[in-house]
Amino acid sequence: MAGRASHQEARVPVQQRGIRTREKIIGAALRLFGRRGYHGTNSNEIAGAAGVSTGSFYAYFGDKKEVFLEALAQYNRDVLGAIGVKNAPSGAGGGGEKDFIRGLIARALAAHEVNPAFHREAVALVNTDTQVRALQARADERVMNALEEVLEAARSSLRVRDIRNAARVVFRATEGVIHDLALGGGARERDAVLGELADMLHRYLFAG
Amino acid sequence: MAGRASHQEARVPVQQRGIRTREKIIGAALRLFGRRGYHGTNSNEIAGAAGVSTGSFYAYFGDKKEVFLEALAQYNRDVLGAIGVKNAPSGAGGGGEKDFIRGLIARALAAHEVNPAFHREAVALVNTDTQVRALQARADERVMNALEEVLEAARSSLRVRDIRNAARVVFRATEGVIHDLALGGGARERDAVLGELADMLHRYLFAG
Amino acid sequence: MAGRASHQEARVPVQQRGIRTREKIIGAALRLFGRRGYHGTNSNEIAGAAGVSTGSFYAYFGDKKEVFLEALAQYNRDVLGAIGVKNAPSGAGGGGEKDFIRGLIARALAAHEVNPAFHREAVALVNTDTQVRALQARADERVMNALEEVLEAARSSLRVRDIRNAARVVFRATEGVIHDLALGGGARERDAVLGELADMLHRYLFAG
Amino acid sequence: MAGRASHQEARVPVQQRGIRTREKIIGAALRLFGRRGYHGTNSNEIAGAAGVSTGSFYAYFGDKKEVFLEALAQYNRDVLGAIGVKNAPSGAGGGGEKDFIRGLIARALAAHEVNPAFHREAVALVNTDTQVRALQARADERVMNALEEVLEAARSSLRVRDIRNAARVVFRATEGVIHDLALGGGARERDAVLGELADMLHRYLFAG
DNA sequence: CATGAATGAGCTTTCATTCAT
DNA sequence: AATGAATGAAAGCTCATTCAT
Repeated sequence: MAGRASHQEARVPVQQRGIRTREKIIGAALRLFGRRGYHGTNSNEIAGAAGVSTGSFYAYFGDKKEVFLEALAQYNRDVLGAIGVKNAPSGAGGGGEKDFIRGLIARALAAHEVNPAFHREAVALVNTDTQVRALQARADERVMNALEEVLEAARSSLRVRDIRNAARVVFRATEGVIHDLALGGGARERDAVLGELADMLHRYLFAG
Repeated sequence: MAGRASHQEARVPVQQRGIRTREKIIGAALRLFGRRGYHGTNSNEIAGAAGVSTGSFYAYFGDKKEVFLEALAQYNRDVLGAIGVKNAPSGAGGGGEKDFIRGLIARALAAHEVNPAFHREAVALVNTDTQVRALQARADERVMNALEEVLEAARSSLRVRDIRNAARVVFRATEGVIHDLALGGGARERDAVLGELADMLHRYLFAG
Repeated sequence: MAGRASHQEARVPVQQRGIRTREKIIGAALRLFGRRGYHGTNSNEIAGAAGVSTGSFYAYFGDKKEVFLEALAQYNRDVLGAIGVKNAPSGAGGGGEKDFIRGLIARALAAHEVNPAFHREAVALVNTDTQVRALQARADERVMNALEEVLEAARSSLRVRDIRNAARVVFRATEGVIHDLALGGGARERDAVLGELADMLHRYLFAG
Repeated sequence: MAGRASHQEARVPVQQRGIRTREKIIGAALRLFGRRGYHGTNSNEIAGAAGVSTGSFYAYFGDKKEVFLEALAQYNRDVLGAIGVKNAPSGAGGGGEKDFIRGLIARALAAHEVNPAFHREAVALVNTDTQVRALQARADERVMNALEEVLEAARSSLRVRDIRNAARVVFRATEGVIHDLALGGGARERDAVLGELADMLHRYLFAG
């Protein structure tokens, strides 16, 4: 009867030990999915890397996808932390437009440095799996909301009117450009490209 | 991920029949990879859908990835065809700036309509597999070159100077925005978003 | 993606080789299920005993139950053969009542000697699994129909009127007694018990 | 079939609490084994359904089979209770032969109504497992002894001489017929079949 | 003591690939 | 040249049982 649909519910740890085990598994998953990719990693490896048994893995997670979703959630939390809502781009007071844009881009770059390998895997699965897509959509939403607020605060100095969709376009365009830079091996033109991106965003957002 | 690892030399068909068989396999792969994804499709299914035996499949292609790469190449050819180099955005003579941008975006949208399902799969593997990445990089390069030429032709009316990188940024930004629209389920704001994108590109490219 | 519901249809062999493989698997299953029981036998063992690979096993049978059902069908065919419809209990002409009963019981005993170990396993699963129950019901039906015909032929010398249900009662009662003898280890009283059974059936069936 | 193989000494509870815990476990086992079968039920489920921890489960029972054997013992006690030795078939005084047979059959039917699902499971394991077979043999022995006594008491009106084996044959034949009725789905002919069974037993037992 | 976390052998099943016919 | 049968390593997942807390 092994290998069939399970009667087993995911264990919800009540003891400290269990909580730590769960976290160890997620941590190992985060590392391995980045290193070897989702399809190149199997649950036994994750369990092994987490220092727990296969059984424990399946006690906490129904399958590989479930850990991936948890790992992705964790990753997105890490990214949000790295972006830091506190040090948001300052409102464009006193010629700070350039700084504003610079801050925007710096944040996007920072997000890509948290765990580039895992990020690529996440992008891949977003294109492939509905659950992953839904989860990521919610995380992206949070980032776009933050961006929207920042833009809203700077509204007076902006030329764009539809702040919500402006935030969306800025986010996706920036992501598109920067993700490509992150993928492209050598990218010697990196700084030039980022300069053009900054220029584009600046012209778009500010009345200049 | 089961099975052996060695390879046989893939047959290069010269007769009409062989060529058609190859095409049938690629066609089936294109369909199935889109429908079920690369990892959800197995070579027997492809062979079956193409109406050939497993043996023939491996006579024409060394392994599963090889078919994917061929299918991707085919897909990119289809996309190039759909974009149509002929009807490139006309040089921005006589208030044609708006049309120029509109043409740009229309082309990007058209590209996404060729085979959205396969496109998603391709994006996923680009993030995951080096060979796929390399192949796609070359295809993207061609598109960016075309875009560069177009921009070059319109140079006099443009404010951007670094045409090469401008092409890159325009391409990636557009791709980022439009791919998101294509993925996002409801997207009622689609037209508003496209409007913002057009605005952004316009402000960036043209001296206002 | 291993361990999930399959896309694969059961292979229907067209070549001689495939047909023989399928038969080898069923044969091995018949042996092993008898020797080690259904739950004590796993598909790899069956494949191994049949001299084929795991993959072949699953090419021909979706799972263990499927082979069991085939093996059971085969077993029932063997039993029918052993019982032999030809040498049915002769109509009770000329004091042949005793012979008639003797023949009945001999047949039941013969059925139990075909493959006692597998028979036990089959009885177990009949009580446990709906599909097995259904299959066995059909096989039992055939035996009861044969018995009914025999009784019908001897009708004039019988006292029972409801031949159909008489056949059923005779079949189940005989089965109940004989299966117990087959299970019970020593059973020194075997002949005495069979004598009582014969007496019971005789008194029941014949006007005496 | 996973897991280790050694054993701990099962605790023998003397306190009220421990005894009740044991009973709760047996009760849960009785329910679950009936509902999902022995192989479809796992010890954690039993523990859970009994409201105790896995640890406690194994404190009270050495392994899964041990609980089954206890549950089977309990079941047989319940059956004996349902049959009721007190209201045994009355001696066949004054045309009571029919009543005698009727009582016999009623008792067998009652036995089958105690817990049909568990009964099936028990029959299955009797055919499969030596320990279960031995335990059940003893329980059957008790029933047959009771039947023997009853027959002995009615000896004068009986035609059978070998009371011991007559009891056995009556028991097994009745069991065979009635278990089939219990298994067979629709069984509209139920009453007719029971009528034939009654007829058979009557003719066998009584000088007619 | 009771709890529930952990273990890991063992089974099922898939599928890329090879090979006999 | 084609067919389709065969292979078997590699996952996936379960569950009886033990052990830490």
